[in-house]
Amino acid sequence: MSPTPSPATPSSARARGAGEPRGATRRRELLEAAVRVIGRGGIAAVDHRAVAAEAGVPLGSTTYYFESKHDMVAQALNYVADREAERLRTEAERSLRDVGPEALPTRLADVLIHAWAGDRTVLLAQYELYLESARRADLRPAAERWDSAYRELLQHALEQLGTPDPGHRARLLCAGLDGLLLDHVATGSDPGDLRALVIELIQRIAAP
Amino acid sequence: MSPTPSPATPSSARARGAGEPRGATRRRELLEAAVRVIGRGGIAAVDHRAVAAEAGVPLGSTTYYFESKHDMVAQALNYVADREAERLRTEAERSLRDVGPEALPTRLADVLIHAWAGDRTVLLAQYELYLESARRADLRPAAERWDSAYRELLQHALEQLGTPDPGHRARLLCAGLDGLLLDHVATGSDPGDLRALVIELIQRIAAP
DNA sequence: CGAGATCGTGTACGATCGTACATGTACGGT
DNA sequence: ACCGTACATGTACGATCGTACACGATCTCG
Repeated sequence: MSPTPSPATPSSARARGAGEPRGATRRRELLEAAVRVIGRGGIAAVDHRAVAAEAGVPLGSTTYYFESKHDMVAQALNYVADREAERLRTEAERSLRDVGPEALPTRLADVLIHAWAGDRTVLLAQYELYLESARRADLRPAAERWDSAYRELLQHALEQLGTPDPGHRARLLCAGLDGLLLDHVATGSDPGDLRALVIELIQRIAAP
Repeated sequence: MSPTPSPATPSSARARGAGEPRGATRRRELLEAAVRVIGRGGIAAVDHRAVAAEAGVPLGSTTYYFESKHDMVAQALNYVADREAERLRTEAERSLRDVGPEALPTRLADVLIHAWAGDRTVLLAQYELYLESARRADLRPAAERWDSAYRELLQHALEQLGTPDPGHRARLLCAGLDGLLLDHVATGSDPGDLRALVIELIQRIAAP
């Protein structure tokens, strides 16, 4: 684009973890850009040029880091699934420890609401993952990892509440929360309403 | 393609409703083809040629009936939303009339399961609509019509069950069912399990 | 410091896509 | 029977897309 070649960004200028390969940061930036593109316009909006522009890197980088467009989308959805699952786990660990049964439903609701807060596009991207995993077998494991992070969190909470058959109840609750969140994301409903509905759902599913 | 011009299919050979415009059948065929394409490969898979091939009509037809690709997708999603809402309404009318409160939960579950049976791709297309309506304002009304068909059905059933605040409960139940269905569609879980979960959810949400 | 591996980028090309449009066909009203 | 209008389709073109690839830059290790 510019007449001067200019070595762009030397990777040494960017922070890098200990054992990480050299290109890890750039790869992450591309994956996060891809997630934003998916969230904003769906998988249909993904192409090499759009992701490159979103990440602020040249077009060639996308073909360097990803074997194909298919691979790029798959890696992006794997990435966001693992990131959110991890975030959910640590958040739950931090907030749900040593909470009595009477305060747990509202506390659990706050953990969830907090996990869902922030960028709405990430949520939309996650549902794209879910839908796409119904069609593409190579996306199924990522969807499953994300799902089981939720299930484990909910099952653990239900056990703390003394709910019978917590594994089964967790499945029911997880589906209910998914539906609530999907409705919220699609319609942009009031977050306060969402919180109240989440609390009510938890209490109804947890009831013996 | 073929050397002989051949007038293809004379529209007089196809069935046509009373007051319908001449091209209504062809338009419907294209919309149904578009829904199948969306269900099979997502909105990303939609292009004029794919839809035309799926419908078994020449490429030119797609530009005749739709102003643009955007318009084609929008009409397809509007079409499927209205078709399913209508189907749900008549099905409920037929099956839920004069059912006692003790048999209603299972009967309601069967109505839902029956509405969801058949082509899995239609379900996937509906969730694509939901997600896409979060991004495109012109799709919101269709999503809302589809949603309110469910809400009204559920509210009516909850009223029959004597549940307090049926409007609010219907919203909760609708979200829960959505989540259950989404999980089922994505993972391809056992339909028998789904039925049991639906019944249990209905009973828990309907409980006073 | 030198060599080989890895990272990074600009450009180009064939395939595909959205859409316009010229042309032909069938129908409905008079 | 005739004509205007809606229906129907084959083809073509410019734009966009996925991807290949040559080449330069930078890092790592001895």
